[in-house]
Amino acid sequence: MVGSKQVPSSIKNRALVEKRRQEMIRGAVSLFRDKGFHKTTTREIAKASGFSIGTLYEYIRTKEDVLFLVCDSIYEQVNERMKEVVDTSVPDGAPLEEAVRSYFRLMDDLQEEVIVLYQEVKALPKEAKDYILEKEQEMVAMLEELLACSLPGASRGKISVIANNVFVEGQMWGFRRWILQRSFTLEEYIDHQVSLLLEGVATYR
Amino acid sequence: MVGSKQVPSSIKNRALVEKRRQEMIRGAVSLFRDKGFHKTTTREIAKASGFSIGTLYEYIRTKEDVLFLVCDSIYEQVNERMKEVVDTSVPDGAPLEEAVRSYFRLMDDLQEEVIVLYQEVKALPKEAKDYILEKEQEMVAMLEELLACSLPGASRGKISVIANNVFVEGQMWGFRRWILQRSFTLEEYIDHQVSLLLEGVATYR
Amino acid sequence: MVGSKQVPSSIKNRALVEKRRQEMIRGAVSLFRDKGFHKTTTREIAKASGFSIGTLYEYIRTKEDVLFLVCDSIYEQVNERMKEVVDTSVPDGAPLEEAVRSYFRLMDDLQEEVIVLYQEVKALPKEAKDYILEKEQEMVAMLEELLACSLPGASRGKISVIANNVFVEGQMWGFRRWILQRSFTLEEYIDHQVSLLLEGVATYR
Amino acid sequence: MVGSKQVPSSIKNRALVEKRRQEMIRGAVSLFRDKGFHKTTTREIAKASGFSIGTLYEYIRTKEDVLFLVCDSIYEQVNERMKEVVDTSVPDGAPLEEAVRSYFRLMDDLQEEVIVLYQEVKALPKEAKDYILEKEQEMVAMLEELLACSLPGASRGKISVIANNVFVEGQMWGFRRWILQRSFTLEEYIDHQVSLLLEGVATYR
DNA sequence: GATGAATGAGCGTTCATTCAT
DNA sequence: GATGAATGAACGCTCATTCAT
Repeated sequence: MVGSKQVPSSIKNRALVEKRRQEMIRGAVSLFRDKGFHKTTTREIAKASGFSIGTLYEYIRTKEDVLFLVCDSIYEQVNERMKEVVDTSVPDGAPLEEAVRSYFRLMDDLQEEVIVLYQEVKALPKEAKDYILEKEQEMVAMLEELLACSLPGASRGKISVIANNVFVEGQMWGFRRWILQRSFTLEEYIDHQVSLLLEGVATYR
Repeated sequence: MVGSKQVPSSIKNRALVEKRRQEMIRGAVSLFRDKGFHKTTTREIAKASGFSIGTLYEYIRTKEDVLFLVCDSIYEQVNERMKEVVDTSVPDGAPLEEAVRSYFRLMDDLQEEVIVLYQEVKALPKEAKDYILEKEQEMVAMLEELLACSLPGASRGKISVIANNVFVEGQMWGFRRWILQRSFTLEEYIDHQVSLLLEGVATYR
Repeated sequence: MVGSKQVPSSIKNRALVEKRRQEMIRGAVSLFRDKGFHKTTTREIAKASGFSIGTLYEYIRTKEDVLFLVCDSIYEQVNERMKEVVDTSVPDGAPLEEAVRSYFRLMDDLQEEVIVLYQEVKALPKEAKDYILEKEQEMVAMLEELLACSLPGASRGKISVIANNVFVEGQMWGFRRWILQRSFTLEEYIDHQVSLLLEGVATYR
Repeated sequence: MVGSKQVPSSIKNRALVEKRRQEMIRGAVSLFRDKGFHKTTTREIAKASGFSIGTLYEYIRTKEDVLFLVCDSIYEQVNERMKEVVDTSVPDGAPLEEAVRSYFRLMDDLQEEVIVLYQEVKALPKEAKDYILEKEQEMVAMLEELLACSLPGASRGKISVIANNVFVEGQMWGFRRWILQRSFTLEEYIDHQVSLLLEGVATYR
């Protein structure tokens, strides 16, 4: 149930709230990606969601609530799918490499959403922002756990930097798509990143 | 002369235009970093710049012009200082490592500006955005050139990915400061990144 | 049957209409006194009345109907109780003084309602307002009748002014309570008003 | 300078602020009297004041500020003119009667304003309301002072009740005009009230 | 060249009312 | 008879921009 704790609705039927919010999120994501949060009007969100402005406000309190719902939902998706990736990797002792490849493919899949997250989280009110950043930290923590298993010799600090690098390189495929996706297919990009992660530039010196 | 081509002014005295725009940029950068472009009003920009709203509009046409001027000026600074870094590295055959370290320190130094760039470029109108992204490409190209010299064995594709990685890792120190700068000093961060760049995780497996 | 003539309901069962409207009035009076008619929403009225917004609208046509019902009911109460006062005074030839004292006590008792009346009647649509003001006139007329009996020497004009004075002084105990009720008990206030009514300031000159 | 302390304006020119606010007050008073504060829109206020909605908001912060300005200005007028009345009465030892007559005439003169005051003060936000009620108290205090001089034999309590009576009877001429002004000329009304004040109903028993 | 008062399109939000279930 | 989700007109307010002085 997306954001039900943080964003109260005046509609009583919980299932309906869930349904309408999904519609709202779907509508809002494209708008936010295309025009950004600030240039998107609430009327546009309502229209894209398939209901009237009045109805929109039965399910949220403020425009920022829509942004929160969108961000929350994206992280929920990303976290869930990352959990699958990590869970099939860690116990199997499956190699680091495969997990990282899965993560990059996931970021490709959720590209649109990740871009929104990247560009608009900062527009959230303080408290909501903290909540979302906490969720982001969970994701980085998952990567750290994965790395810690595969790289027993690495310090916590090193692990942390690597996790942040991988995290951002995954997102980079989306937010720098205008340059990266012009030059590489997804698999080429992943091959490059994995080789750099494993060996650095040592091979080319 | 900042943005003089792209942003006409109704004032004839070029030196004055330059001076006023510098004041405007200085004022706007902090505002944009703190509240974002959209939540900053033109009156606030005028006030922070030390002149009236009427005067502000003698030196720009639209609010977006201010953003453009700010972004342009930041890239100008970054490019100029990167040029120094690269120029003292490439001809000397100075090692890759030192150049990269210099770049990271530069990103630390211009943190505030880089964050603005990162968060607000997307708010620029299409044409202006393209112009700015072009300048960004110049920067990445400088990194590529540097890397190409030091890593003669690497393919153009690999070079490009590495350049983008380094470019973003430098900015990451700023835009993920709430996590990175809590855990590392700048030099620790740089040490980690340089070691990962050179050797990857090979050492820890 | 409150306002049944003026305010049609879509519900057939008259007893039920009566019951629901009583609930509605009880709920609305406090709301109107605390926040005023305009700042009270129909949803709040429905909630305070113990039924849903849909049900509320089965018993009224517009929000103003609620105000009318409230005002009508208050006058009904006031008139009824004033009738008792007057009826026990006039035939008995009971002294003016006692009747006036009873009236003041009544105004104290119905304070909350009188305040609402005082502040919100003007928000009624023209026709409803006229209807209510007519009822108010009945009350003043009762006072006039009472006064006429006790003051045979007074002209109609004088009687009318006195009636209006007494009428408003009674309400004043409620609508200027923040000053009067801080300085006087009800009985002190009544004593003062009665002595002034009977002798004016003649005694103190 | 009306309400300059309580209601900030973004316009710097103080004289202009004063001028525009006078225009605004003049426009708003009729509107408020005719339709009430809540049914008057800010656009109507702007139009009645002779400027645009944007300009209106250069001189106030919220719609309630207009109401405050209106109430404040009315009390200012009333207080000032009452001061004249009292000042020419008290030192001269001029008789109570004449002062009261002057007060009634003043209330007739400022009828429109007094009605607004009477009906809309309650819509003011708490703090502003307290401020205005304080000013009202000053007025009542003036009446008390006047009465105390003329009625040395009366207790403080009695004086206070008389002052409140006279105060409200003066306003009553306005807010019950639909009945009183149909039956009496102003001077008739005053004659009745003065005689009642001085002698009560003693004469008619 | 500088100023700041004026403008009004457009935004986020509310809430009385309706009507399908 | 009762419910509550849906509607959209209308509100208060903001702010980029203009232009007379």
